[in-house]
Amino acid sequence: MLELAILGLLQEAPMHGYELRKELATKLGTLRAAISYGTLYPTLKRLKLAGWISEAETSSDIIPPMTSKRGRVVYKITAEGKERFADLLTQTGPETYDDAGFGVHFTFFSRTDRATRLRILEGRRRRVEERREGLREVLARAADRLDAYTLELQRHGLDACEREVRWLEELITNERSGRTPAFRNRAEITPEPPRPQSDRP
Amino acid sequence: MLELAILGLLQEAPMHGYELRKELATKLGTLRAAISYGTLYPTLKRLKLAGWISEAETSSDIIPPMTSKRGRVVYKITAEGKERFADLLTQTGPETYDDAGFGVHFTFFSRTDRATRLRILEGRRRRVEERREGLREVLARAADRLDAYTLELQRHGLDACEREVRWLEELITNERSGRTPAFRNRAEITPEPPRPQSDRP
DNA sequence: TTGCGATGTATCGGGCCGATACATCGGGAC
DNA sequence: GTCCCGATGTATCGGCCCGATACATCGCAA
Repeated sequence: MLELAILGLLQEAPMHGYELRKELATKLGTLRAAISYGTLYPTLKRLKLAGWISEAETSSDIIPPMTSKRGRVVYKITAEGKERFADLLTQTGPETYDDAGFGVHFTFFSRTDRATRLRILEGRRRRVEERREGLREVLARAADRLDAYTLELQRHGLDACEREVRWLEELITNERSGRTPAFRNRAEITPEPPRPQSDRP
Repeated sequence: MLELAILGLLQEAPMHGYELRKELATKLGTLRAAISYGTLYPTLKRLKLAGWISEAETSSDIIPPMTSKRGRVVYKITAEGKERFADLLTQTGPETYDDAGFGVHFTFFSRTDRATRLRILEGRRRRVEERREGLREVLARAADRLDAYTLELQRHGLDACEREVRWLEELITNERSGRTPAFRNRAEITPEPPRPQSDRP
């Protein structure tokens, strides 16, 4: 999943590790506080080895913000990397539907086609519904075996599931009717015009 | 965290791996679907090596449900294990406040004292509030940099944070006033009488 | 009788995390 | 002036946990 995230961010602009981590934190802020360096740097190495990314010239090229040339390593995505990104974004496996996988895919929804978006949204809905049913089962069947705290936790979990399913339903409906997800009218958000789809470059 | 969970369950009754996994799934259903065997069995081995648990006699001893004596390995908690459990339950570190850690601690709240419960609830609240503030920051500052889907994801995440904080506030209030958490009147749940506290046997 | 699903234990490779180490830079304290 | 701290930056290591896989038995149904 981190692979998909890195490829996605590098498609927007070349970056070095530290930057990547900060971008990851704001764009995928819903998922985790920040990615660990102990994951990030080995992954970058792996992606470079696989040929999906490569080091950009460290001269005074793309990134202005920092003044001097310390040991920064700026990465950019390769042509094969773009292909890989498109594949990862479109392919769906079981991991696509758990929290992390779904979050990353959702973040890059504007770079995919409507069919893929619907498939992923519906898969996620199925996943959350299963979890919800499991919790209902427990609350119905095993309620007398469990203490008050455990029950309260299960109820809170059930609540969250129901809420997410409703959210997903809304998104699915909107997706089917061809609308962009800026459907809640909130004052603080100026709705963006729908982006042109780039279907696998 | 799995260590705490296993110790907690074995304190209720001796069990073998397969059972442990099922119990884990129902009691901690909020956290994950089920624990993986690839984690469970090595952990059992580790706990046994550490002396927190030991193998129970495989004769026809404690567990009646299954009829015959296949290669089942039944574990029970040791005296040192009980001590270890109480320590783990009371000690709080940063991991105590992320999803998994908080969930496991919460599940065993009825086996701890009110002061510890309050400390953990407040720590978790602080954690979720931080996350919430982070999301608000992003939505306020970087909204124009992000596309509609990413924004929607962040809003959904923010929503979940706000909801959890409210839930925690409620729990904290109840805890302070000495009530048990069965405070929501829901028809399907018969409120249990508060359990007697066993403070570190 | 054949085979399938539940029960049951166990290992292996890999992803991700937290802790740690090391190094440079800018700015505020003194 | 200089000294130290916090932000920037790259990198490794041990450890937890997961999914895939292997292997074996039992009860039941086609």
